Amino acid sequence: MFGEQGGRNDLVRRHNLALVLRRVHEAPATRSELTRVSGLNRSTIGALVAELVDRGLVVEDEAAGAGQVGRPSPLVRPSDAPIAVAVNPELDAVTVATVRLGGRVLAKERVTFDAPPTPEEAVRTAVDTARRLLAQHAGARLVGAGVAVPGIVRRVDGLVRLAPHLGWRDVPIAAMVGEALGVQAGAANDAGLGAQAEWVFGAGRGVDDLVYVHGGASGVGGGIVSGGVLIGGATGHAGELGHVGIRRGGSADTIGVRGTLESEVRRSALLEVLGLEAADPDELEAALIADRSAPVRAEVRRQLDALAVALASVINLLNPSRIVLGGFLSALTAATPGRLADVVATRALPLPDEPVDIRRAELGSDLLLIGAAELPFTRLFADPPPA
Amino acid sequence: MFGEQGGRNDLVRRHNLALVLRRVHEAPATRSELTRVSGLNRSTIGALVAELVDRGLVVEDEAAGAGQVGRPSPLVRPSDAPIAVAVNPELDAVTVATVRLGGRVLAKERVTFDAPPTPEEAVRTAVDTARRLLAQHAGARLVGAGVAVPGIVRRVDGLVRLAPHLGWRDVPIAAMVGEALGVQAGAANDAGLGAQAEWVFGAGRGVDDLVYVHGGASGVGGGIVSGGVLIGGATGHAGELGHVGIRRGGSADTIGVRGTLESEVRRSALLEVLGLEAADPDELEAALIADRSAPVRAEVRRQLDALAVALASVINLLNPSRIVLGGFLSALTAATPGRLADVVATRALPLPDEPVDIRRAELGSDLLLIGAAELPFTRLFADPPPA
DNA sequence: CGCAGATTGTTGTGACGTACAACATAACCG
DNA sequence: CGGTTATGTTGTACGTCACAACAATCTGCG
Repeated sequence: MFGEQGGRNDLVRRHNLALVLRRVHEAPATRSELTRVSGLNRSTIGALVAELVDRGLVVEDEAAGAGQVGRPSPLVRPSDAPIAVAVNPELDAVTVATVRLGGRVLAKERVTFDAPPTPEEAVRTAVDTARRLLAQHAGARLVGAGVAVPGIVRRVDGLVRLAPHLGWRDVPIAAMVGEALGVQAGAANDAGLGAQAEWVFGAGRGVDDLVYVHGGASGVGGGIVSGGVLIGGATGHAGELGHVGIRRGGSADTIGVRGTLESEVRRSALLEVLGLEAADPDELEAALIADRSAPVRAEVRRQLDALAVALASVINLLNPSRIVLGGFLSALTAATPGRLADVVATRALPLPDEPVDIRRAELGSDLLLIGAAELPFTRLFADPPPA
Repeated sequence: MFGEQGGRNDLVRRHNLALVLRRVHEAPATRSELTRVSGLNRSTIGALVAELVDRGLVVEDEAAGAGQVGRPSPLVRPSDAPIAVAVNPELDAVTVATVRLGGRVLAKERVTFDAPPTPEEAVRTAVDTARRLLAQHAGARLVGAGVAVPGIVRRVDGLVRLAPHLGWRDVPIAAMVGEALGVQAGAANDAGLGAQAEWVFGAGRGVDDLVYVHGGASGVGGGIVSGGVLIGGATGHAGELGHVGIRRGGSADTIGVRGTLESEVRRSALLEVLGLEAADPDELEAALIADRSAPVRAEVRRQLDALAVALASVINLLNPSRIVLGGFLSALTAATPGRLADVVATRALPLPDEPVDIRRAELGSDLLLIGAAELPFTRLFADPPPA
């Protein structure tokens, strides 16, 4: 419970504060609900909430009791004051947002680039934009920053090992952003953060064993939650679903390996058969549903079958109770409902009950920003500051 | 740290007792070592150890101080009294053992069967043998039982969902063994327990992110440790590495799926090209090294390449720092050293440093029994009994 | 409209577990 | 053989939570 460390009494307090704060972050709750889920005494919950109010992290609304017998229990909501800065550098833009507890995106700004942004450009854009966005809100208290990077990131210190599409290699992006903003910052793989966002606020709510798969323009990635914990791996690179092998031969993926999920399931191939140059997620989905020509349907089936093989491997390996598909993979399943689940079923272990629940992602374009904000928020929970 | 539960003060005590007991179980340690690794105060460690001694779970040896300056610290070792019963039903036999804390197998007996044992036969054999083995040791205190089953087992209640080779389906083996022996019992997949054993006592010592792959006569299985926790999955079926997909087509594996690791990497195929009827692990390895004919080398290479594809998928998905190969997979790598790592390297994400460390299992034929004993021992740590 | 019942917040007391400091013990070292 | 160092031991202090008694506020009923 304290890892390898021995537990001290004050750590219990820290843990319980974090427990309450995280629960309120996931969704507002009454004090009586907090009492029930935590198993703690009413008086203890009262003291914990009072301390969190003192620290400016949560607020209590008097309004609650809807038709309940008994004394009404105040609703505990996250405070509006603590704000995290979320940054998402991409091939052609840097998106910056301010995010409140509860995953509420307050303001968002996308700065476009002609060439991929350098680390320095990304940091400058992040800091300039963040300062402007923060200035709009008087009571705001900056608690940290998080960066969602399309590449391989070491989670412990937020070092970008390799981001092929940005041309970054061994860039300490978290340290750079943190120093420039004067707060602690974290960084992680974008798909992993998407997984975390969908887990906490989206299609993976309340599930302890979840796999999220994201189909982006530059490849396929994902994140794994097992036993209620986001799987990081030895150096924080876990979740690279795009490089799961599914066949011999075939074309090469972004790292030059043949026959992986990412080499077979590609957004560009869908656009090509559809005869489209570019398309946002909704347009792509509409086009896939509208165009029922043989080449399009064949390509969709080919990609769905490839996805199914990879998912079956993941299911047999990790036994998740739910799989969430985001990005263009969501549109892919919409075109031919049921097929994916059917093919997965033929390749997964035949477990009588509880078939894996495959769902589409619920969070839209804010996904990565919400996920990036979870980095500083998680740190906040682990060590709630005095004031 | 207490999961979703709020932490009470007495849970801190339970946690610290478990921490010390588990540490001593993994390897004997002096009190000063326990103080260092736990971060607890000397006086607290003293009290914890004294309580564990009272409960008959550990003993203190006066002997210690080897050339150290200062007052010598007593060595804390697991007591010999607590004993777990380990059971491993197989196709043609039921193996039963008594195991002490520290993973020390005390006595082992293998009862052979002509036909696969029924659940009732397995339980009867387990109980009869266990009682006889226990009677040999006066001071023994039976603390629980664990069953390693070659099949899909739900860990929470030890229900065998499906064990194709035994012909078992939905058999509550843990409850049956527990009731017959009059103690709490657990059950889990054999390969998963092998993973746990290698993690705690074998080639995976001290590593927090580990994948164990076991090649048995009936197929390929495994277990995953991530972040210092054995991954169970939603219903405890995680770790079925044998059913990871590696190619299209090919032959079918034990559950009828084509192109999986288990369908390509088979012990029987090795025996066939070697012209052997049967072979124990050492004989198989010797034969593979001795026979350098073209058909044998081709088959070895074919299987190694298939294994490499599956391992690369697992590496990209889970980012382990070490992979441990057990069963005939260990012999397979011995025949052509280096090749497996080379092929894996071409398919895994190109991370500059820290290449995955692929090792052979260290625990021999006691592997599954040591793993099975971990089930009751883990329960013992979570809730140390009064006396 | 008022009262009974139910549920929850509030407050004060007690129990439990660890940290800390002072002292005791036992090795090594010159 | 005394000084140094590291560790075990003991008694006190502090922090956290559970518990019980009481207060507050809702629903439901006549």
